[in-house]
Amino acid sequence: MDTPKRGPGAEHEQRRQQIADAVLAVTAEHGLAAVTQTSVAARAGVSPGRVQHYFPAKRQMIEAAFDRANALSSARIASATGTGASPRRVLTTVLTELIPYDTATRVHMRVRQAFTALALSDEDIAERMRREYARFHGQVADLLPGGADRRDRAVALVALAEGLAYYVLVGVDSAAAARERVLAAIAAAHGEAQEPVGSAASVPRRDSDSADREPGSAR
Amino acid sequence: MDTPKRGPGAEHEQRRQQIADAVLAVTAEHGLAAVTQTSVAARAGVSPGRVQHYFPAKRQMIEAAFDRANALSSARIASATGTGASPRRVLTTVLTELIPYDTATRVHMRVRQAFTALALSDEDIAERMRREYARFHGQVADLLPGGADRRDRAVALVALAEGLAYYVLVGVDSAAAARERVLAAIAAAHGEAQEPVGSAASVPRRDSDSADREPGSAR
DNA sequence: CGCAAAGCAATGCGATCACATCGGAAAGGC
DNA sequence: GCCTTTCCGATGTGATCGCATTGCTTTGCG
Repeated sequence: MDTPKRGPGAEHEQRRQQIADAVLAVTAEHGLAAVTQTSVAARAGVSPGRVQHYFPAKRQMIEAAFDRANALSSARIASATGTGASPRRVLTTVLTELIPYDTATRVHMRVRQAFTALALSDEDIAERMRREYARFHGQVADLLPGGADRRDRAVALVALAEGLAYYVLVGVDSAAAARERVLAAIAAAHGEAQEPVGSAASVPRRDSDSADREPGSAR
Repeated sequence: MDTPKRGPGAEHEQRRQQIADAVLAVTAEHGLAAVTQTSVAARAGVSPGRVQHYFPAKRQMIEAAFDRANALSSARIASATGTGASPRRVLTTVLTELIPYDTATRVHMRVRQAFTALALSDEDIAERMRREYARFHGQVADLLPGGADRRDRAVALVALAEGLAYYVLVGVDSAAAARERVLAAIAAAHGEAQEPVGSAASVPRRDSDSADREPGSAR
């Protein structure tokens, strides 16, 4: 596009991205309230002046970080989709990645939560988030079998995974338990009847049920 | 207890509560970041000096508001439980109240979302929130039939409702659709098989499906 | 080679915030 | 009827933030 210039402006986009990543790091660690020119600069290892140079207004910095987070998220999904694995397996990977079980996923969901909070008082961010979710829900729906209600089942699945993800972040629920709940819901969304009594805590489906697994090939 | 003094200190608790309510109102409208001594004072219709008098530190103000929100939430649940309605009916009321469909529920969930975000960078709030959820999930579990996995189903149900609630707040999903999804999940948690194809978008139950209904007797 | 544009550090400025301080008013307890 | 305690409005203060401004350096282009 117009990125591959040389000379001044050559590394422009790369520098912006580095700063945006610092914004995400600060957000994940201390919340959006802790995002300032100085904190971001310190985190990125650059001078505050540089931060201001690339983002004359704080708002642009926040929006760039938001877009960056979405791009990272999309990349993760794309990498899971591109493996040629079965839709069911891809779906499992994508949804269990929403549950924070390691540093990367925890950072991801912390950022997501922070921006959701921001969206409640910032219509601009809310609008971007709506578009992002429209795409995401569509992608998940494409991974589901069955008829016209695929999107409905997709929305419910993702909402459940995210609700559980926030529980895990706060410590209300464990990552392992949340993961099992998501797996159970995936099974249910595939029309598999869950036995009404006495098993939901850990579905009998095997494959190393502990929580420190690396799902799929994503990452 | 020690509240019913007369003279100075008589209306102490009442004044604190009034200010805490103003904090909740500001939080719901503009987010926690907009909560300052002056904004809260303006909202409560009192002088900034009075706010500072009752809450010498901002932290105390936030905590009081958090506790107040929990108390209001508990009161709502208690009023739904106390009607003598069937557990299934109470459950439906409690869970659909999590979906923002009017001003009161929207304020409630906005506040809840804001404090969840705060909990991610404030271990104190997180600890209080864990206790709150332990209680809440237990109450919901008591409304469910069946065996040992009641709590698991309760956690999943509430997580789904909250995930959907955040969708509604941002505008990702409509209140009506979210409500239907919750109702479907309640049915599933009761062991009722959901038809696999072609109905989930709006379950055949309807009674004025617009968003301005007052469910149950809660309020 | 010179020159315009981009990069970027440094400093300044006005606004805002949390909190401290002060002072006077109101209201029982003694 | 003083006196201590509570109440609370007013004003001050130091810190921080977003952003403007300035000026020096770098870099490729004509």
